[in-house]
Amino acid sequence: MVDDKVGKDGVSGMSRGLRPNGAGGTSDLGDHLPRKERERIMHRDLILEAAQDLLAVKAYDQITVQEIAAGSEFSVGYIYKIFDSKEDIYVTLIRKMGDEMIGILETQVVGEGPFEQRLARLVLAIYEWLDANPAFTANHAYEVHSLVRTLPLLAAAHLEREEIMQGKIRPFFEDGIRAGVIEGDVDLMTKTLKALVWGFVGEDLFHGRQRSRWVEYAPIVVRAFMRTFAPEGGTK
Amino acid sequence: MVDDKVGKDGVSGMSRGLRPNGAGGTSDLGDHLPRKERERIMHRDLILEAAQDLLAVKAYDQITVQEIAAGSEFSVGYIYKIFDSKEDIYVTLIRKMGDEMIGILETQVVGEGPFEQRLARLVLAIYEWLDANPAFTANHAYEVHSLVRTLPLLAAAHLEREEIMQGKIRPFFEDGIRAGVIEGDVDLMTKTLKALVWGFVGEDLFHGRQRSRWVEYAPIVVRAFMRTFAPEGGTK
Amino acid sequence: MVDDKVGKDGVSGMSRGLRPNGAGGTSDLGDHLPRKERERIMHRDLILEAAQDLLAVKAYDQITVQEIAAGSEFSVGYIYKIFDSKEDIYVTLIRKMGDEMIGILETQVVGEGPFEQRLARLVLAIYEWLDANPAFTANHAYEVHSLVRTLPLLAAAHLEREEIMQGKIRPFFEDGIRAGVIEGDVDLMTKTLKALVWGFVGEDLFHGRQRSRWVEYAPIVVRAFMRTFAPEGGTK
Amino acid sequence: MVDDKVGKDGVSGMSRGLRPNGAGGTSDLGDHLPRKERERIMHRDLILEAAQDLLAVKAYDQITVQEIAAGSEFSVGYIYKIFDSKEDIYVTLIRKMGDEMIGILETQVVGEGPFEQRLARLVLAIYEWLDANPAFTANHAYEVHSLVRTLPLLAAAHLEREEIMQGKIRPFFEDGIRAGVIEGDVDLMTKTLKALVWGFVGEDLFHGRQRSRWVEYAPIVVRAFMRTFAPEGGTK
DNA sequence: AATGAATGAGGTTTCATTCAT
DNA sequence: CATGAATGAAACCTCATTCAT
Repeated sequence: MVDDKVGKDGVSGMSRGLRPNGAGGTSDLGDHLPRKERERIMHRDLILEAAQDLLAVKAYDQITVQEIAAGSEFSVGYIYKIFDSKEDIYVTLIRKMGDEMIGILETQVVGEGPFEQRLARLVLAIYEWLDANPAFTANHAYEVHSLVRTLPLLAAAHLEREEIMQGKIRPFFEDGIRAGVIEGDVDLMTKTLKALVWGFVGEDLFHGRQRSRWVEYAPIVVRAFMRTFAPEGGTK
Repeated sequence: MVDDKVGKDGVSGMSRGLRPNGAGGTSDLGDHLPRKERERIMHRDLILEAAQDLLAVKAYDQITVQEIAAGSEFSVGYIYKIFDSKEDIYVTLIRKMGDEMIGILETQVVGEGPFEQRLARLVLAIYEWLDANPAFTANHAYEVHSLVRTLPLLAAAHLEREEIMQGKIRPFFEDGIRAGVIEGDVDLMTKTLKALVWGFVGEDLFHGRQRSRWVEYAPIVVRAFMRTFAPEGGTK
Repeated sequence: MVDDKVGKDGVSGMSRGLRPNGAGGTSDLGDHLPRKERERIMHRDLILEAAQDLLAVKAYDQITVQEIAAGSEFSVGYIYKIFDSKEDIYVTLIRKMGDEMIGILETQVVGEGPFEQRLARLVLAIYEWLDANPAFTANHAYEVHSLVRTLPLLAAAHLEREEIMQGKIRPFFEDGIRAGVIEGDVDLMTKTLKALVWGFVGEDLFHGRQRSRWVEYAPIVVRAFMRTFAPEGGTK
Repeated sequence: MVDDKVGKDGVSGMSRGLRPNGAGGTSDLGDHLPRKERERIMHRDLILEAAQDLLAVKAYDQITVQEIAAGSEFSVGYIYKIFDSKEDIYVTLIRKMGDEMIGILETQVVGEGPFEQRLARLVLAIYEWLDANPAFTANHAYEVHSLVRTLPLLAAAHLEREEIMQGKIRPFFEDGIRAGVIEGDVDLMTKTLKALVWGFVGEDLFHGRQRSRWVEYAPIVVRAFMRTFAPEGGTK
């Protein structure tokens, strides 16, 4: 039904790639930088990775910069050479992950085929990426929204990405409406989709069972969405 | 359509009442305690309230006991006479709010009438209560789940209440299945309902616009739920 | 050899009596006080007793007034009605015990018989009293001297009693010199006797074996003292 | 009479040397450590020294880490980088001083010559060392034994050293017995010697007169000891 | 470039003391 | 007379950040 290959290789791969060689993320657009610069970016990514691994386990405020230093095998001083502050590390991480997610939207939303199929592809791609980045997902599902209230830089970065994503998804829903397979307010659709996608993530995280892959929720999300916004006297 | 009175008076009122006179919460069962005891409970509630107001604005780790003291107009020392630790304050708060929410479930779920109507009543009651307790809602929507990983007492208290709630809602869904208006896995239904209810809360919190009341999302949640689990060859 | 009865009943009994009825100590000279006054003294002694029991187990600074209150079954407030401060409790205790010890000296030192016999009686009486008051002994052996440096009231009270004791024992040693059974500097004799008596107490306290009664060290102390100060060409 | 040089240069010098250049203590075995490491040890010793100076003046519980920081001219945070806790500072100090004292025993006890001469040398060396470390002596004479009851790490460290010292001194006394110049129970001898040595220290500390050097008590201690344990029908 | 020693403000918690009842 | 709720200064300890090497 859905072209898995595209989702996996085209998108999730970016993050999986992050671990071994740090080539992933937003940083690898325009590759031919001076070696020094490339190394710096590699180091930055290793630090982000260490931070992310810690965020999978404890809250932002409970993580110390010394722990991030230990995890990344760099010194505290070097971390402060690359990042302005602890908040900056976190913001950079959120920004990076947000960009990856935007990448997914861009790739999936422009696809061909009937609306429901495209939606299914999109949801699947998102869940695959979330599954591939459990550390980030675990934290993001909850804590970003809490921290946003006191970390202004984080708030700005997060809001910016949220708006980009809404901008991408809006025309997609309008396609669906034009095709007559869904109807209703586009804003509400966005909210509903987000609520569904993250709602399932949260649930499973909390109960911490030997994590069933979130991908399994993809069909139910698609179904719930399609039915909720199905036209009243639906042709279906 | 929905019986507002029941929701408001029977349940939500408890918390709203807390603010002015401290008579609310789980503590007002059995009123004729010695005066000292009653005062202590009043003070406890005032402290909890101060904590809650702060949680509406910042994360748990960014709140200091000094601030709670200032907010409640008690001294730091007195707070430690009443609570064992900062964590204890938070746990008590979560426990108290959890109990209120369980109260809503108990009241709403046993009602009369067709399943969809009862569901509508339940969702409405929940949103009304959340609307009445924005400070708690703002925090709970996100941070509890994050903190649960490092505060063991919180984890225990939260899990306990989650399980009670699931125990209450399960027979309710089974009623709906028996009546033939929904079909599917009961666990999945629980997850889906939670995802929807909290999903909308989170969204609006984050964008912090002059808060549209969450109650407005009640119909869309009910609709999404009913359609998602509508029987395949539904009579509807 | 030594008249045990005198030592026990005449002196140690004061402290042992303290426990059940609080009639002991320095306070019972002049008995026919108004009832209120007598009660107050009884209460004071109960508080001192609680303090002493705690001092047997932890250092002065590690004991809280609330613990003393709990131990004596009075309220914190009442303790502050009777004593000016935590230091005052301690000072009063030291004063009381010091007075009891002075009482022993007074009683023993004036006795009849050859010098060595009187010394033996004295040492035995002291050890019996220490044995009867292990809580005080345990603490006094070490901590008083440490606290004296920062608690000026304590320093004054302690020094005062030390001087009284030296005043009592001096003529006793002079008797011995006059009788020709010891020779040397009286000050040095005082120091040596004190060093011996308390030295053994300290040792056994620290090693905390199922406390052999200190009384057992009496003969060795007497022997050490007599031999140390025996006249060079001794007739003995 | 007694070989001062050995005592002074071989042992006491270590501590006296500590003050000016930090080269003293247990730390200077094996000098060619990396510079960072050497600095750390120097700093550690400076902190210990500051702690010791404070202990000469007030009780352990009345000393704050801030004061130690001020005294050593390091920050509080740095102190906690080097020591685990306030207790750890104290324990390290006791351990260090205990090791120095053991060093004295080792050096003195193995000497040549008749028993009484060796004893005199030992006592003199100890008093010289105590005289050279008045801050430590002032505290150790009393407070260690009190704190041992509530600081478990201290108790362990102290007991360990006490046992080592007993192990060293025992064969020394056995030598004396074999030579026929003393007789009696070796345990009692150990206790008596300790009581005498520390008894004089305590006395003088308390009265705080313009400190007569403790060394002056060495002859009287030796004399008291020898006479106390002299064989009954002594050849002497 | 990279380190990690060093800082000190600030957090949680304790406890001697007061005072209204 | 007696209580114990209430206070707040101060203790121990942590950690984001800096800077000399």
